Amino acid sequence: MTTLRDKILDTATDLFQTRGINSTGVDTIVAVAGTTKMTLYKYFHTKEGLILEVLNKSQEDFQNWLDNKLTSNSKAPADKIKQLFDFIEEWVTSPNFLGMGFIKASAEFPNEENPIHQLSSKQSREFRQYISKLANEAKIKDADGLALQLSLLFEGAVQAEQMKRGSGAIKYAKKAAKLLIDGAIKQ
Amino acid sequence: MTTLRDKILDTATDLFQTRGINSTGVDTIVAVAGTTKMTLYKYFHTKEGLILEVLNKSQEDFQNWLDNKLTSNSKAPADKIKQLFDFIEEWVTSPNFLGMGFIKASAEFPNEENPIHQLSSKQSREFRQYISKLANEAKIKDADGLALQLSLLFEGAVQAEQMKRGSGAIKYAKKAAKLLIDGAIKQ
DNA sequence: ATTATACTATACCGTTCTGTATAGTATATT
DNA sequence: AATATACTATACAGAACGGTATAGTATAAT
Repeated sequence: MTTLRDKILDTATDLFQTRGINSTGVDTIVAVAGTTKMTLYKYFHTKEGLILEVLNKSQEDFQNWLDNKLTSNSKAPADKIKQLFDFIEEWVTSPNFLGMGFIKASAEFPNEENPIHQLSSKQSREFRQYISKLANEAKIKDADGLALQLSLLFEGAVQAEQMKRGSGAIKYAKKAAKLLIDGAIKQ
Repeated sequence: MTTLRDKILDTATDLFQTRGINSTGVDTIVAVAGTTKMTLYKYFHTKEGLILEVLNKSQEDFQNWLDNKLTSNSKAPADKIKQLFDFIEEWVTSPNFLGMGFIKASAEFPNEENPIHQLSSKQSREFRQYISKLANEAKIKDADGLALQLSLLFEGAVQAEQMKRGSGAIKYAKKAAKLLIDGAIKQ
């Protein structure tokens, strides 16, 4: 059973991704979610609070999905980082893919003082650290350096896919990632 | 002598980058530019028209700057593509850097039917084609493939820098680019 | 002297925005 | 029967939004 709170959260997530955050009013959110503003403001005290929760849940869902994929498919630590972009490709090419929350949010709120921008920045950093952990476990020397490069390829590919669905950019990101990973392992 | 039209264009460019496009009202633009709405609407018939002109001019300026740098510093075609990320680094780390227009615009207008999104997408494609031309002149076999990979690194690095100024991501993008270029030349 | 051009100043229109106030209903618990 | 919980319905406040209408000024060209 999904609570009304979850329904609002899911609706907002979808509308923010498809129409933009600033372009989506709370009136639209409650209309699509089939509830009223009173209920929305009971659970989320401000629109900013709702945005922050949407971002947190989206990132949590993505990270959990990816981590489950990696831990259930790979045995050796070195395999995990090699398979990383296979699952990223699966995610990006899925029909459900609507983009990466923190990438869009940081563009809509460019001021570094803004709480939404700060959360986006933090999520980007945490994802990079997650890749770094994978690289470390695979005994790669410059794990942080490789993780940064892979995250650039990742964010670039997501950006490309947000601009034009079915761009095929992820295929080339994968190739580049393989080259970078192989290069880092040999060192 | 700068006309009032240019003043409005420059002001809008700056405000869009620092505060976001949807978050910047026309009242703010004219107040900062030191003029009135009547004048703004004389030159730009709608806010959307102004946004499109801002994007076009920003991209033109960037492309011209980069092309001048490349043609005045490099003799051989193969040197051009190798120096590409040196100048991108110079651009990204400059104190004037406020981000890439089309990256932010595509995030604020995620709908692919939207004229602003379409222009952003076109500019991204044209920049990739520019890199592809450089790769072709350098006699690289899979010029399009390399260009796509380099553009992913570029957009990823710009994204990283937009999220956190002074991230240093461009240094690692440069290293990765070098590896990809060397790999593509050997083939 | 007249006319065109460029611009200012200000008030306004209709809409949409976030957020709240007020009143009422339906359901389950005690 | 009384009470708490969850929710709906609607109306509104106050500000900001994009865009326009009206009236007036300053300058230069004819």
